[in-house]
Amino acid sequence: MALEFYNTLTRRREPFTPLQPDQVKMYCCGVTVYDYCHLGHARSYIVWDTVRRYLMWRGYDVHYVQNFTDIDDKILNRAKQENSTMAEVSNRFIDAYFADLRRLNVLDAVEYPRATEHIDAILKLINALIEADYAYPAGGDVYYRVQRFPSYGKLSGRQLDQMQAGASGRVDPEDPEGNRKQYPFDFALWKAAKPGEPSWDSPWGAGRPGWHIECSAMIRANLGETIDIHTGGGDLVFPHHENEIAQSEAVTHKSLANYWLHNGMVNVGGEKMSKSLGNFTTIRQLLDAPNGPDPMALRLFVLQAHYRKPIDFTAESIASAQNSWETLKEGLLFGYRFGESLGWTDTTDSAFGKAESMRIPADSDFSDQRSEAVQRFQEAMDEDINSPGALAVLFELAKDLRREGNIITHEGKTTTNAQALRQQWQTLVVLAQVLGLEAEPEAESNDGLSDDVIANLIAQRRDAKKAKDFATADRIREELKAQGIVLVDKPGGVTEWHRG
RNA sequence: GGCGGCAUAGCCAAGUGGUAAGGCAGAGGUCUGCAAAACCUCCAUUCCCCAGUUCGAAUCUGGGUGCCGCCUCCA
Repeated sequence: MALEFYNTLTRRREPFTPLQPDQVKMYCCGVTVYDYCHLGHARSYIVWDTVRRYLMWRGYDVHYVQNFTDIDDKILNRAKQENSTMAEVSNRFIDAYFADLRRLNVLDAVEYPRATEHIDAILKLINALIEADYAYPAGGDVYYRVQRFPSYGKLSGRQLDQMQAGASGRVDPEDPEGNRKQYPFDFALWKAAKPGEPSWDSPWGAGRPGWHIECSAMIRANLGETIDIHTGGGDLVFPHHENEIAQSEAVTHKSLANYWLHNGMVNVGGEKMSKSLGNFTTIRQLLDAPNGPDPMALRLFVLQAHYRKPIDFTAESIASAQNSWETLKEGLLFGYRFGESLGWTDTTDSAFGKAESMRIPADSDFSDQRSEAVQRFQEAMDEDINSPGALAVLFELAKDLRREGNIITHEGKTTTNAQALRQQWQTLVVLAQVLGLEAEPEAESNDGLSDDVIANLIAQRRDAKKAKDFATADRIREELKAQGIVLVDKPGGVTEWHRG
């Protein structure tokens, strides 16, 4: 079986072959840190984290790099508004980025290069572009000459003569930048500093880098001239990634990235969630709202759609994802709740339930029954990360385990083989972790009602039932339920209970 | 005007030639004082429309319709 990715560059699905057999160089375009991350960002980073995790499970050593854009007009504006500094604003939102994305179980990148820390590399690259005549200084700025780069437009599939300058409606005709450009689609590599703005010295005067150049410079510095996978939101294809290619390849004469992967947008009411439309919900707003979803439910919401398709964010879809997560979680917690009663001997080991301790290698021989699920999972993920298909496998495992757990809860035992259940549970835990879905076993809470109190209340309820005082009986059930105690009436007037 | 994408049940969503995965929601049954929980069962003759290719099409071709993204803020 071969892993395939849909490559924006070729507009085809292609088998994945890294530059070096066991290693993957992966770069993900990160955020401009002037505000909290919204659900669009969440989707993007969850998706690329999942690709990374899958590659790791497939046996690759993944060198995953993601940048922070910490120089930008928006950061400057925010700093001005708050009477603060650019560095203070960007550091604050970088901290927020980590806080939010770690909640979603997004793994930390190997490196997080920042534009402000790579000014030398940026200046060097701009110099090389000027020397090769791909760029020209103009009034303190430096612009890239797009017409000089023959394959400009190859990623986004457009041709310069067919593009409509200003079609996005965002270009300010009064902006003097337009007059300094030799051609409307030339873009800034270096911007002259306005008075009072943070700036760096350069051969063209004090200024700061343009948006696109940092990625070219930092990829080269951190990963080399050619990388395996470059990812980002679909809205970055043009101009950002197109410009990265133009900047890098003009100098290196080598392909910047072999595989370009782009994720679909998060929509609200059919429209893209974005800062400019003001229709965004931040990650923390959603998760911290009263009755907000579990972070894992948000992750599930994202992974239940294929990464390239748009997804609509609605209260209903989040609620549905939350319920789905409850189902999956019950399967994931099966071993913690029932392992002991099934006679598993290692439930108190520190490694118990940790996916690392029960690795199932990809490309197993798929001979035993457990491997059928692994195989289907891998087949789905191999096809351009078909996470919805992979989740179907997890749900089948989880629902099965949930049923077994309920049988144990209600009957006290199950007829299913304990080792078979063990394998099924392991499979679920391991595969779920490949998708970044993990459930923490609840800590034994001592602050609830004691067993004695519960037994006493159950006895009271039994007496009330005998006296046909059902109002009292139901009130006791409700009170216990409010404490997280669920009562199960058995034939013969026996009442059992369990937490949760 | 250009480039690209999408359209599958009440909702979400897989499925690129062989007879519709999965999730959410829902229905019936068993059980029950009623309920809850649990367990069992059911839930698209059909994939936006029309025409064509084929033994066979949700999947391929042509033509429509609708929606979305990008065309120098953007994940």
